[in-house]
Amino acid sequence: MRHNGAMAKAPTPSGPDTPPAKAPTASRLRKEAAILQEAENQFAQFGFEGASLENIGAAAGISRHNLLYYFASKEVLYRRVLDDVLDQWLAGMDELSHGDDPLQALRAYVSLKLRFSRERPNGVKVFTKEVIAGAPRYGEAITARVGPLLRKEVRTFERWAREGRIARVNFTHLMFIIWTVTQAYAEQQAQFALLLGKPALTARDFDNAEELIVHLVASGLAPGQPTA
Amino acid sequence: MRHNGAMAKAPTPSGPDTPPAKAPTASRLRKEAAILQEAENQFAQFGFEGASLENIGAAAGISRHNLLYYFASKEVLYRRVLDDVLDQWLAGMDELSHGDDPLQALRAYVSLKLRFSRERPNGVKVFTKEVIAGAPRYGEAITARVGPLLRKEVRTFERWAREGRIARVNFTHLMFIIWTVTQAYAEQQAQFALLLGKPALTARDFDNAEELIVHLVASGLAPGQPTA
DNA sequence: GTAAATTTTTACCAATTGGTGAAATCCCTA
DNA sequence: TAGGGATTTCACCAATTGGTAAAAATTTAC
Repeated sequence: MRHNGAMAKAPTPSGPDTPPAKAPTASRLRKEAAILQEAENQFAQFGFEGASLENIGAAAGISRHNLLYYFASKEVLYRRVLDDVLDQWLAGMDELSHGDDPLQALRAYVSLKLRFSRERPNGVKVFTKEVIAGAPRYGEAITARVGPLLRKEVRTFERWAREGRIARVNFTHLMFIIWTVTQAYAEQQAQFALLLGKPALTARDFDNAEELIVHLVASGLAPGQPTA
Repeated sequence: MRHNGAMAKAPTPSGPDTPPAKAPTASRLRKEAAILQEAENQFAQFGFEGASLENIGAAAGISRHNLLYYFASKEVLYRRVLDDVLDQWLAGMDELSHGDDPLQALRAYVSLKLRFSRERPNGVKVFTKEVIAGAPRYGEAITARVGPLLRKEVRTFERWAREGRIARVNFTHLMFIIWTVTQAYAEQQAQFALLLGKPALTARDFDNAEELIVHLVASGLAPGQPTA
C-alpha cells in the first residue's frame, strides 16, 4: 500500500535517507519542469521503451548524463510525468461529488476533462499508453489512488439515483465511458483531424464534442426511463 | 490515392515487378500468420519503436534474420498488422448502413465492435498506439480507407434523421464516440480490471458495457427530443 | 537423382540504449 | 578569496537495435 503519489513532488523535508534535505532552488525547479515537459512529449510519442533519455535531454537543452543527475533513472522520470497527470485528474474528480445538481456537475466534469485533454494532450497520451501496455509501471498507483475516488463517485451517483434525480445505470462503467470519451479527444486528435479533413482539432470541435457527450449522458440519465 | 490496403494480403498474381509471382505455399502462409500474431502482441505492448524484431521472431519461433526474410522490414510488418485490423473494422462498418432499424443497426455495430475488442485486444491496441503517436505511419491509410466509409455512414444517419427516425446530433462525433468507447474495452482492459478489483474483464463486464453504451446512444438518439 | 528454388543461418555493421563512477567546473556563501 | 556544495561533463560499459550480403541448408520440381 505504498502511496508513491505525486505529493512527493515537494521533497520530503526530512527523512531517514535524506539527512538535511534543503529546499530545491528555483533554478533547479525550472530545469526539472523543463525536463518533465519534454519527457511528457517524448513518452507520449514513443512510449516508455521507445523514448530515449538522450532525446529528452536534447529537447530540454541538456545532456543525457545531466538529465540523469536530476532524475535518477528513466523510470523515475516516467513516474513523475504520470504523477503530474493523475494529480490534475483526481483533483477534478473530487469536485464532481460536490455539486448539487447531478447534471450540472457532470457537465462541469466533462468540460474540465475535455479542457485538460485540449491543453495537455501529451500527458493524457502517456497515461493511456501506459494503460494500454497493461499498466506495468503504474498499476499500483491506479489501484491506490484512482480506485477509492472512483468508488466514492459511484456512491454519489447511487445516492442521486435513490433520490430519483437520475436514472440508475451501471455507474462504474459510466465513469469508464466518460473518462474514455473525454480522453479520446486528446489521444486520437490526429485521427479525428484527419477524418474531419483539417490539420488539427479546433476549439469548435471540442465544443461539439462536449455538447454531444453531455447530451448523451444527460438523456441516458434522465429519470423515469426504462432503467438500463 | 494509393490503396495500399490489406487486400494485398493475397499477392497480386501478376505485376510489372513480380514476373511470375507464384502463389505462396500453405506453410509460408502459416508462418507469416504466426509472425503477424506475435508482432501484434509485441507492438501492442511496446509500440513500434519499443518492439524488437528479435523478440517478435523469438516468440514466433524463428530468428530475426529469418523474420526479415518474410517481412522486408519492421515497418512492412507493422503495416500488415494494422491492415488486418482495419480490414475487420471496415467490414463491420459497412454493415451498419445496411440495417433497416437504426437502433437495431447501432446495437449490432456496438456489439460487433465490442466483440472484436474482446477477441483481438492487441490489434486494437496497436492501432490506437499508432493514432496516439500521431499516425506517422498509417495516416494515409486512415484518410484513404476510413474517411469515405465514415462519410457514407454519416449520410445514412442524416437520412434517418430526415425521416424522423432518430434525433439529429453531430453524427461524425457520434461515430468517434462509439469507436472510442468500444475500443476502450480493449485498450484499457488492464485499468478497468484493476478498478473493478478483478484479474481480468469477463464476458459479463463486456455485456454490462454493451448495455450501457447502447442505452446511452439509444436515449440520445430518441426522436422528438431537444436536438443536440 | 539432380537441378532449381526456397528457406535458414552465419558473419558483420554502425548506431544507440540506460546506466555508473569519477573528474572537472560552476556558483554561492562565509 | 577560500571553501564547499551543486552541477556538468568525461570516459566507459555491456547489451541491443534494424538491416545487408552472402553462404549454407533444405525443400520442391522435374
